[in-house]
Amino acid sequence: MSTYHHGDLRAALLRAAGKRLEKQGIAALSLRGAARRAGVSHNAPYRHFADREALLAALAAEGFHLLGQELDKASGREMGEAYVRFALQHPQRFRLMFGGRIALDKHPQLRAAASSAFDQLQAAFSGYVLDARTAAAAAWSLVHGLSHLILDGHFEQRDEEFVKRVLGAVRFAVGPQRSA
Amino acid sequence: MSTYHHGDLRAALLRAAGKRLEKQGIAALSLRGAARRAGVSHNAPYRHFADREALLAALAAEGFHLLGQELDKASGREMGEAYVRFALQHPQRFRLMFGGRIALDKHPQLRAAASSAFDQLQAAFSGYVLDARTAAAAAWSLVHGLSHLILDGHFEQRDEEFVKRVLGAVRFAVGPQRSA
DNA sequence: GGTGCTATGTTGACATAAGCAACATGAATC
DNA sequence: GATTCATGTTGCTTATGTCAACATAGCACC
Repeated sequence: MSTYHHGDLRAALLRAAGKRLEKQGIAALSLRGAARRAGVSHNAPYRHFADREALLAALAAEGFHLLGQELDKASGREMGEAYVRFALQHPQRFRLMFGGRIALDKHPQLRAAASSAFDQLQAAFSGYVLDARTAAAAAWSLVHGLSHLILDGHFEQRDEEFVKRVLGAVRFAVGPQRSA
Repeated sequence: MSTYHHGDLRAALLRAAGKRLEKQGIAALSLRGAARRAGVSHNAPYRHFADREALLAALAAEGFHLLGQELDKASGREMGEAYVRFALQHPQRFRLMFGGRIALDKHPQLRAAASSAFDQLQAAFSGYVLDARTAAAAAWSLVHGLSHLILDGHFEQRDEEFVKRVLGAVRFAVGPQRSA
């Protein structure tokens, strides 16, 4: 019986690492640990991931796809709420995706996955404001910053009502504006 | 001649680590490296920092104080621009401060330093909008998210003009609002 | 001025991890 | 059936965090 070749090691590693990520955080992720949990030798992962960062990048890519799906379900203002909700429900994954640990330039798939999320936001603004691109950038910044600051514990509140209130406190200019 | 006792090792370690942080990023920070650069043995830092995270926390605290000073110089909308400018000028420091690597709960000084920045933002809104706290949270989220997304390379542009345009695309509600 | 306390550094050790090189296995192809 | 290639394994080197035991020196106190 061939226990020598695992069969689907890459997926097994991602599964193991994903679980670990959620429970223990990014710092607890290691290639060797994932290998142990998958029941293979400490160097087997290198056949599937160039280095540790490649594993992290793959996990982040999963996250971007998941986020994209969540955004797809929502529309308009709800999209912003969905973004924050995703961050709060997957804090470690979110940190991995946006923690600056992974160089986007080295992992083009990641950049693509990430910018597709932005595209969805932008589409929501098109035809609604003149400069959809700018408005979308502002909207993304708002929900992204809110997510991060809540995760980092910089606000007392972190319930959905608070999120709605903060997001509701903002209006996006319908056209080019001069600074006040 | 006492070369045995360094004299001001803590400061020397912070200086060495700070330099390293700016040039090489957070991942390149190590207690042993800092010790080497300060010319002491690999375990000397433990007399001044409980563990690696404590060193990071001290560096982050420096960052919060620096940010506070920058915000002090600005006012109103310029405060937002100053926030983003700080992030772009000190990318690694900013990531360290807000990267989720340091548990705020374990380092109360950090939380204090961070919330003082928020207080400054909030003060800028008081008397100007009804719910200053909410408006300030939204403003902080906006500038924070924008900083992060620019740093992570999610926007094509990253010049000051872009920042002004994005920040200028947002209006803060003057009173309690219902979601549209 | 000697004695001991305490803060600060040092040496040595252990565990864990990344990553390289050399080798083993087995499945697919000819 | 022999070969080739992807996939795992073993073993090694280097770097780091962290603990424990020891060294040094400044300082207080008598």
